[in-house]
Amino acid sequence: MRATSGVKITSPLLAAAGPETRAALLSRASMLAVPRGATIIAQDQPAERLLILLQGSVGLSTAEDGGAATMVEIVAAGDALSIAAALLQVPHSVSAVALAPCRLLAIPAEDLRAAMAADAGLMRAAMEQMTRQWRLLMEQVVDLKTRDATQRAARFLLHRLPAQRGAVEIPEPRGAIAARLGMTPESLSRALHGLEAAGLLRLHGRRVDVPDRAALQRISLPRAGASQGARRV
Amino acid sequence: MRATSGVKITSPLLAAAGPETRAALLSRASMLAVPRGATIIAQDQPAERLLILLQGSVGLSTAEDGGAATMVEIVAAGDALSIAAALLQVPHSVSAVALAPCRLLAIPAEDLRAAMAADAGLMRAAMEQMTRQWRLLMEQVVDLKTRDATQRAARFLLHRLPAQRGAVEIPEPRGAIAARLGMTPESLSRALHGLEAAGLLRLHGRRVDVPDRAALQRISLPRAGASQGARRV
DNA sequence: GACGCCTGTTGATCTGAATCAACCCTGCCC
DNA sequence: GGGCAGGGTTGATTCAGATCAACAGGCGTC
Repeated sequence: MRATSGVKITSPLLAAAGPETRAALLSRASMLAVPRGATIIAQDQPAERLLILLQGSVGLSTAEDGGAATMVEIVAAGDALSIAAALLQVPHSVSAVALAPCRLLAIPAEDLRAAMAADAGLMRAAMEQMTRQWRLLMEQVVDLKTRDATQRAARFLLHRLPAQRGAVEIPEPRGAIAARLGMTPESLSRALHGLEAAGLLRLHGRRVDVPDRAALQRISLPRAGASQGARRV
Repeated sequence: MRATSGVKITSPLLAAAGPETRAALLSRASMLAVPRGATIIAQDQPAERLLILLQGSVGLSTAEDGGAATMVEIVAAGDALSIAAALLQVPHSVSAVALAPCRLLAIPAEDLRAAMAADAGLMRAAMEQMTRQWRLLMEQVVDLKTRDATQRAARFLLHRLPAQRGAVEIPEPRGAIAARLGMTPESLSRALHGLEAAGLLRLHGRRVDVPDRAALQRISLPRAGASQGARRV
């Protein structure tokens, strides 16, 4: 399936819908392209449409009353940005900003809700998507509690690495990645260059070569005697 | 509504169901009581029933392949323990252990799925519950990234504090709380006693008195110039 | 094509929290 | 009632990573 702009639409969510449901959704959907740095979703705004990221990279952050904001997650192409808010008709609980030029598909929230009521597969896919995002967050919490900066950086790259070996393109600015990983840009830089010095990867600007995926994986395992939270209850 | 054992059943999930749905679910549900330390859910086991925590406290932890385990969340009475797994018929992605003596309601997963298909209110409540747990995790990620040990401890207490002021009973062992907060028991102890020394709370074993909730809240705000993740992208 | 800003890197220093270790207290079991 | 074990506290030391600061390279702009 292709949309007007010629970008392939690959989304687990839409793939799960029946053909006619999908067609109905797409017929009323619109495509949008945003440059790096653009705000895609503003926190606390009503969710009028579901956004599916087709291309690019988006950072999710939350600002609390206190004024603290952090990059909570970086979502990759294929994921939906606001399922929960669109489904439940509640305001967005996060802001989303483009960390790279993005293409998104926008589906009116009411269309989505109607389609979901009619199509059980779509409903299930939506719940799977929500569950997946929950699990990612859980993984991040574990990372923050049990792994040091270098291990977190290594794991981030591993997550991005497409096949068993090779190179990754990292389009996001380092500062955004550092924030996602819970460290300063300085620390990320040191971690990355430390891994390079250890021969585990090669840095070429925003491209990273990983000669031996298994070796990197070994590094990213939490130290055996890890303390935090690993202690007996 | 009351169950056989005389424990009041208060759960947003069941409250959202229609009367007849609720009656049907309860008729086939069973009650179980477990002592502190008992394992309630084992990771990777199939989810045959939905567990609703009526009383007590349960710690959720994940063990990865690497062998790292951490307390990811502590769930309070009223919450469901395994909605996603029960709905999607997938194995539990977390383990759950009782941090205090617990009473739980167990509803066969297939009953739940049937009820949900028939009762839109219940379905919505399930999604709200999942969203809520997602948001809690997001909050925890922000905490870990932007707040120091003392602030996290203060916030934990604030979350537990029922009304505007007063005292909280903390039934969980300190080690479990420390793990949930991403610090060692030693650090938690120091944080708590530091707050006590500052006159913000009074420690009496597992009871904590908070004379001035607002003051504690002020402490728990992230420092203005917080760095991690707060930098410009 | 040169300038200037922004992103990323590197170095020096400082600090919050982990680690290691001893000790105390409380509840339990015999 | 006494001893024992485990959870909790306190102290001394160490270390990872934040902070502060300076600088380099790249890219868009004029």
